[in-house]
Amino acid sequence: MVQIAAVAVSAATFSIDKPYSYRVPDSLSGVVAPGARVAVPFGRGNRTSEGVVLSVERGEPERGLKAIEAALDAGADGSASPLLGDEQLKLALWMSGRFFCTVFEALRAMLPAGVWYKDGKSPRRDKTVKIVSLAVPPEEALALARGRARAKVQAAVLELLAAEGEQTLGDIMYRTGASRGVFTQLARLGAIGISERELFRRPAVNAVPAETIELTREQSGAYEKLRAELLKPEASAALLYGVTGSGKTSVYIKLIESAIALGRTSVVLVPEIALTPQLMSIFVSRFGDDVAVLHSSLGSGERYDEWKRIRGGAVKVVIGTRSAVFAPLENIGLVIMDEEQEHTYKSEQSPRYHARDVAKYRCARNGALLLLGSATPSVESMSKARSGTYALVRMDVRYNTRPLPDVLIADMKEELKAGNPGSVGRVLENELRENIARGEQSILFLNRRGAAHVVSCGECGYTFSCPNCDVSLTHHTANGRLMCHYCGHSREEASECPECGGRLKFIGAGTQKVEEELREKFPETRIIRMDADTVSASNPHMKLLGEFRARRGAILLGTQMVAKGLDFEGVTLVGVVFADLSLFVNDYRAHERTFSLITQVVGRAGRGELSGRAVIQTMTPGHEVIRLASRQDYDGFYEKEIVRREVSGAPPSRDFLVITASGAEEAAVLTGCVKIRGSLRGYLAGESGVSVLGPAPASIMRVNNRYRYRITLMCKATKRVRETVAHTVREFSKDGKNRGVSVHADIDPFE
DNA sequence: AGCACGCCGACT
DNA sequence: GTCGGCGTGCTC
Repeated sequence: MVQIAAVAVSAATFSIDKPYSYRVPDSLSGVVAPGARVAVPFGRGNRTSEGVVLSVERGEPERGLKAIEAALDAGADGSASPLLGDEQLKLALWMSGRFFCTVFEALRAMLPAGVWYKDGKSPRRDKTVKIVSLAVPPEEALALARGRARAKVQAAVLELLAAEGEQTLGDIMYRTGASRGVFTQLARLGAIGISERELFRRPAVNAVPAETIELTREQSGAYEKLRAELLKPEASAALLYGVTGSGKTSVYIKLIESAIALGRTSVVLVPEIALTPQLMSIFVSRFGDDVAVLHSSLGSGERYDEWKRIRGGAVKVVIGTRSAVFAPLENIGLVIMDEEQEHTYKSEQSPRYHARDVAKYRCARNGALLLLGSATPSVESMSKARSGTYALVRMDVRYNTRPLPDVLIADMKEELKAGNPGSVGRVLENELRENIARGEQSILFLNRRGAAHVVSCGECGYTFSCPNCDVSLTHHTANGRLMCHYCGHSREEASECPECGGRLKFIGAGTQKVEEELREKFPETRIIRMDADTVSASNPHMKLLGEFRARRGAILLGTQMVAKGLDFEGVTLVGVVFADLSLFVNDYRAHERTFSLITQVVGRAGRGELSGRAVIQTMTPGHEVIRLASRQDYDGFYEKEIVRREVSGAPPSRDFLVITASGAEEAAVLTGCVKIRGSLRGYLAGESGVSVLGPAPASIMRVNNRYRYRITLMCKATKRVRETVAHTVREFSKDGKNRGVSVHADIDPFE
């Protein structure tokens, strides 16, 4: 008799994923247990692959059974408790059936990034950054650069280093367009040195004094209803629909305290840590060491320590982003998802899970309450709340009953007619001028980054596009290069059209472009731009916000990250620069997203003593979504939108199961799609309410020289339908004729 | 996906 | 004669 372990193997792809049996060598019999990470040989070449033990049984030794090579988490004494628990193993099995992923992919999502081995090396427990510096005096470097006129990129790197001193590798690559090989070459020449520096530790969360929370009458009504749900022994779900400023956070805190009093743990999910600094401070100061924070800018060592602290049972509350839904807490009583409509809760890489679904699973197993909170709930959740599947709890009163801002809808078509092609119209300009004169602050919101969407020739219409992807290159002022946001390709800025020599012009406007326009209009005013390009580890958003807070009359211009969670007493004007940008994209959630964004931005104005104004710039001033959002009329929006969804067959009335095929040969990808469509239609023939659409090109058809097409299956995602889709994908990938075309499936993806 | 095995053409 | 091209099948 020997021990035989069933292992989920990393190297197994979706089409061949199943538990693989391995013999447990005697030397490892003490440490190989369910949940343990192991190294196993896999495939003809017996390449070492990672795996997680799912179960261990005693049995007769079969011939040809390979043996586990090593246990990966054994401590110095040779013993180790498995990294993953029983609940997590079961969850991974469930996820593989639900999200078309392998069991191993699901398990990987549950562990902090730091524990994963790369190329057999031990995990890196510290976040580091590569620093490049000159190994020779600057003059010598410059001489070397001149001497190597043919190696233009190398020369550019040397000149940059000579002029500005040491830089991070990432920054140099961004500014010069150099690739890894350039640095290897320069290091070999002895011109530069590359060292690693530890990156900034977790920025201390601002502790705010923990005040006693006095709930308003409406808040305590909501709290009592939700507490009743929490006390139920069986699992339940509730939607807390509270308008901006109604004080959902206070209700969350009271509920968590109730859960703690019951001896149970809580998880609080937020869309993005950077967007919710205030919420974070409140939780950290209130729950102290009982709270663990999981977020992406933690060094991997810190993240691992935090994770171990949770698993060790020392933590009562976990707060974090999407993956915190996997926190290894015991006895969960409450899971809160703040801003539950946010798309960041849906993973767009395998495992393609939605945190809401995982939260539901965990709540069901623990008899816990799932609380979804939002000022603009997703149509899916509101529909469940109205039908009684979720308890619906409303909070309609803005805290301190501050009035809604006056909303001005600015017609940008009129601006164009009047000969103003810019992105700041006259209405917004006048309001800004007034605010500056009064020393009051303004926030402008723009949902796009980069300097200009497209650089094109004013004479022949030529546009610069990426050679590998079907997208235009975007001009970045910061490094003076044209860049592809999909594959990272970049090229130098051109001074004239490469086709006809004509003059180039910038079309569209990102934050950088709007910033320039504002500087021209208001040269004396401090303008603070906050987007993915200006916010970095060395320049955290808190620093920019602090600067904004301190400056009278300043303008804060930013993307998504200025839209939510920031309370500024002095802000009396908010502007949405291009309200239509997210409205006319090809996604069934476009209206919902636009409504939510505008509503949030409008809710930013007039949070202090002063009353506020909001300016919404739009090409379609009559559009229903714009009108409803300007009035913050969520109920009106929901009534319209749910009908639209039903008519078009979009969720929640049906689900979209999207199968994406990609490959280097477009024709092969297309034939592949047709085959998949044929199989699905065959399997689901006779089912009512099922339609199979496509092949349709993905929104960006070619990325990194791979063509992408998709088949969309519209129907209720029942177990049978999911199994059919999984079967179809597996059969397709197994068929040798389809080599070169890879496929994956996803439910209700965000595009 | 990644790797070995096998069956064919070009070259020492 | 053999080195290496890539089509084919399998992964405990």
